[in-house]
Amino acid sequence: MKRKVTLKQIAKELDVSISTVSKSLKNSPEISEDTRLKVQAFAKLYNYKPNNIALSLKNKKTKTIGIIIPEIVHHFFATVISGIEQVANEQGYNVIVCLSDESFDKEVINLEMLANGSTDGFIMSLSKETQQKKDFHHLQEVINQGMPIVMFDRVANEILADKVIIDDLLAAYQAVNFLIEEGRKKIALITTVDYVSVGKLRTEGYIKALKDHNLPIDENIILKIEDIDNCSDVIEKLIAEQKIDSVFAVNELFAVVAIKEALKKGIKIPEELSVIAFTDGIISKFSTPTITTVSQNGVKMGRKAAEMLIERLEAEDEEEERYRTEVIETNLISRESTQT
Amino acid sequence: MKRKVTLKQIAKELDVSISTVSKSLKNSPEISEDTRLKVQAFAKLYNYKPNNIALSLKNKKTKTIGIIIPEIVHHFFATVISGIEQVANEQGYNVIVCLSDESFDKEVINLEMLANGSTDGFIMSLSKETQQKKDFHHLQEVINQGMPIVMFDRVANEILADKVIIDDLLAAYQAVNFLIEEGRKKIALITTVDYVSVGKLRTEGYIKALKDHNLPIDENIILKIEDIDNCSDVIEKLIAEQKIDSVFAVNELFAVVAIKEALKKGIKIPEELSVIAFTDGIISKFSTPTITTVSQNGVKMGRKAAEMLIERLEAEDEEEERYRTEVIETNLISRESTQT
DNA sequence: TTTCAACACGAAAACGTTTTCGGTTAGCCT
DNA sequence: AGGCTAACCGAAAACGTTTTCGTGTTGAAA
Repeated sequence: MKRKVTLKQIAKELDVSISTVSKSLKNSPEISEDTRLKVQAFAKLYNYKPNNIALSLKNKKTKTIGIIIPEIVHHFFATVISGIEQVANEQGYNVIVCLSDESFDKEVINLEMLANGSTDGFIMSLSKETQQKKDFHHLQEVINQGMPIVMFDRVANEILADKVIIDDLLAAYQAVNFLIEEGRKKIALITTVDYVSVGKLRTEGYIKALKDHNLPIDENIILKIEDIDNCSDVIEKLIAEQKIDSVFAVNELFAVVAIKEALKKGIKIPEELSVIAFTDGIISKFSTPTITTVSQNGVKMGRKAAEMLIERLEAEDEEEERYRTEVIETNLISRESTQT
Repeated sequence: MKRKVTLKQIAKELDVSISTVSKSLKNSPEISEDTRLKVQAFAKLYNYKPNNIALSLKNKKTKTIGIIIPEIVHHFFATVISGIEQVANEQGYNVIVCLSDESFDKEVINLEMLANGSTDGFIMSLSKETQQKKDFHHLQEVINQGMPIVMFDRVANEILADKVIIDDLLAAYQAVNFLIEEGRKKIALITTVDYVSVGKLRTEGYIKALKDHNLPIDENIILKIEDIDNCSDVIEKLIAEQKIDSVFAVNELFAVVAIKEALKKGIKIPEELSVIAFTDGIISKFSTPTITTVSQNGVKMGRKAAEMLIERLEAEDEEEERYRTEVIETNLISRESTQT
């Protein structure tokens, strides 16, 4: 087991100083060609690679981006990470991933953990609990210390920082419009509880679309679901008791459950019931029928977030405090669960 | 913007030495209660937190685990990361994730990058290209330097290291047995090319099951698919031309495509065609019909891998070179795509 | 009064780099 | 011979910790 070789060891072995070794490896003109080549040959032989930790300490830069997200077992977040990783990689950065598990406390712990030197900046999406408590002091503290944060998807208006979002309201509006233009009148909404920022915005888009077309807002066909695991009962009830002709769901899961319950009752999709879901993931592509969705393009969000963060990290001029909010466009992917 | 405070600054401010500050914060009995409390109060006021990088350099430990996987936009890998992160978190470790993107070169680069001090050890699953080339020198080199590696799922027999796998052969055998006991005679296999280790093992399990029941091996109903994106044509052809009564697919995707193609032709599932897939993911749970699968339990794999790695990292006795291969049990989850 | 222990604290090394600055040698010019 | 300039190299500081060892002061025991 040959441990990693250091400058000091090379210096000792070749009977020169550490500085000489360092300079030689950096092809400094200060060093004669003789010693330079000698050192380089030796370094190559022993496979010398500079120690990242030492470099980080010296440079006060880790070349590492911290990612904090609610969970990873969720296709959308996975795609965002993928996007972040792509540009991080291109620019010589590494990513260190922490999961808040939708818990405020874990989010705080992770953030503070990584803020003590481990990363140069953060890309994050808030946990549900954080959004509910509206407590963002941990973010503010990190920002005050001079670490840039880029927030995506679940962002906080209260925090001044760069952000990458989609226009949830508009996208929902367009999706519901699509259903209306298809001739649907009784459009059910299956959404989350209101403290989830994106859920709320999508609900607003739904309502706006109905209003703009003079359709009534019927609370009986608006479902706000808290517990995602046991949603099938309430959804089944909705379909059984209300004479709806279409469904707009704020995520794939709600949509696919609705479809399943409808099919059980012999309801034809899309003829009798048209379905659109938010978030274009695996499920929509492969369910039967395939589901028309609003595509969020997580990869693009991730790429954009990483670009913004790195740009800020590498800006010489520290004090340019103009925060940007980038809006990623969505598009409706038409599949079998709708008619037109 | 108040930058992070260091021991040195506290020392200067209170007019004591750095050592005194450090010892005070660690409640060393060497320091008088007076100064101890004074320092602690000051540190709390200024929210002092030790710098991780400096600690890493000093302790020669980063408390960080490197994860290198082919891709993250893949439910199985996401669950594994989730499992790793759980126990890492419990034990005070962070995880830094790199994606090889199924490329040998990227795998090498990432590994070497992180091996230079950034992490204490690795958990990884090989890229397809690496498995094809059978070139593992990068792994061997890292191991030789004294960094432990735990491999999971796509492992290399040529490398001596801890491993976490499932018994792919046995699980496939049992799945095919299930179909045979259901009364199926013409069981198609949809698998990957052979250099993917798990694909090969699952194929072997399939063949063994057929042989043990004296069923013929028919090359015409064994599909080895290279390009996962354009698999529907060949699968459609299989279903059209061969009179098969069941399908065993080595992943969810192949299974769901087969089901879709069968339904298009009016073939009833599971009555006329029974389907079992490897890898229990999102698709199987929500497709119509839901798919019977072999569950791999990625979370458990991840947890086990992390436990093994951390155990090795924290073993005082460095030279205990007994590598273990842990086999995670699988189980067949029976759903609507099979009859019994 | 001398001696010794206990107590409280500081200096310095170490981890592995990079970089500035200073120093030595040789050669060249006057 | 004296002085100057390159060319080449090394010492040391710096990043922020922890820890060992040393040192000075105090009080009490002899």
